[in-house]
Amino acid sequence: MEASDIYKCIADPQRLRILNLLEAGVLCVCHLQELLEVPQVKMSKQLASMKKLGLVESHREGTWMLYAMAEPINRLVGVNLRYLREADCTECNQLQLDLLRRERLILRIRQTSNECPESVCQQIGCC
Amino acid sequence: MEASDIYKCIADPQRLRILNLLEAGVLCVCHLQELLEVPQVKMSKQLASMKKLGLVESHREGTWMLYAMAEPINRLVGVNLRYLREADCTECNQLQLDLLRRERLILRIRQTSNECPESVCQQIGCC
DNA sequence: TAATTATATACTATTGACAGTATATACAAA
DNA sequence: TTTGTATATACTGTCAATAGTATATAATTA
Repeated sequence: MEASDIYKCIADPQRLRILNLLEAGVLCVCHLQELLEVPQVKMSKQLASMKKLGLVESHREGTWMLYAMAEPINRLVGVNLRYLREADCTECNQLQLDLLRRERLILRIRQTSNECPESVCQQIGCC
Repeated sequence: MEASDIYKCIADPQRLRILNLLEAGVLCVCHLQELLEVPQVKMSKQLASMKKLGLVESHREGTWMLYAMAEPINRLVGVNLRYLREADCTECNQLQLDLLRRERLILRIRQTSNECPESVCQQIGCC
């Protein structure tokens, strides 16, 4: 996996946001959709491309697909996420905002029964 | 200038190599061409695109165009160059190699009279 | 078994980046 | 003023990435 492949990947703001969110913890496709407000098909394709690159992993829980950062996390991705989270630009602020929205989402899931199966909840950390 | 513009730029290995070289010091177009072994038109277009982005600057010395990193150097570019120069991948090794080739080029210019005008030499650091 | 939910894939059209060729410009030297 | 050198731009064709629509698959529930 070359550096240029990584850069092509994170050159798409939406893919960068996905990596930023997954670095904070596991999420299922539908919650990623909700957080980023993108159509299902687009999210699915972007996740597939990053899985192909080896940046993320997925596993099924019932009808749900949980996505997580592939371990060990790609160092170049890590370096850039760390930098961008601290930096000040439109995209950088969005990354910080996304992490806050993720917190709120998890709180909501915790309060809403049957929003996701229990095994999923454990991994997401909502229960 | 958004992060995604920077990533799109450095997602091209050749543009990354150019930035890597310019970060080490001023170079003229023809020497960049020689170091990277690319046709003139390609080099010229890539430099133009990076100038448009605000990453590099140029000024004319006679028939020569000297390119340099725009000051202050873009921080995201800096972070990535610093990381890649230390890392171990095909592209990273190339960056290190390029810097060595640059040293040798400058030595050669120093020994060859009239390879470039004196004012250029001063900036490149070859005399 | 049929219906529903969550997700993935196939297909198509469009767009943007890039390479290559040709030509233009800017300056220097004769 | 012509010639040469260094560099930039215009133009064109090609290819890869993307979005959107439709459909398929996989698991769950009724």
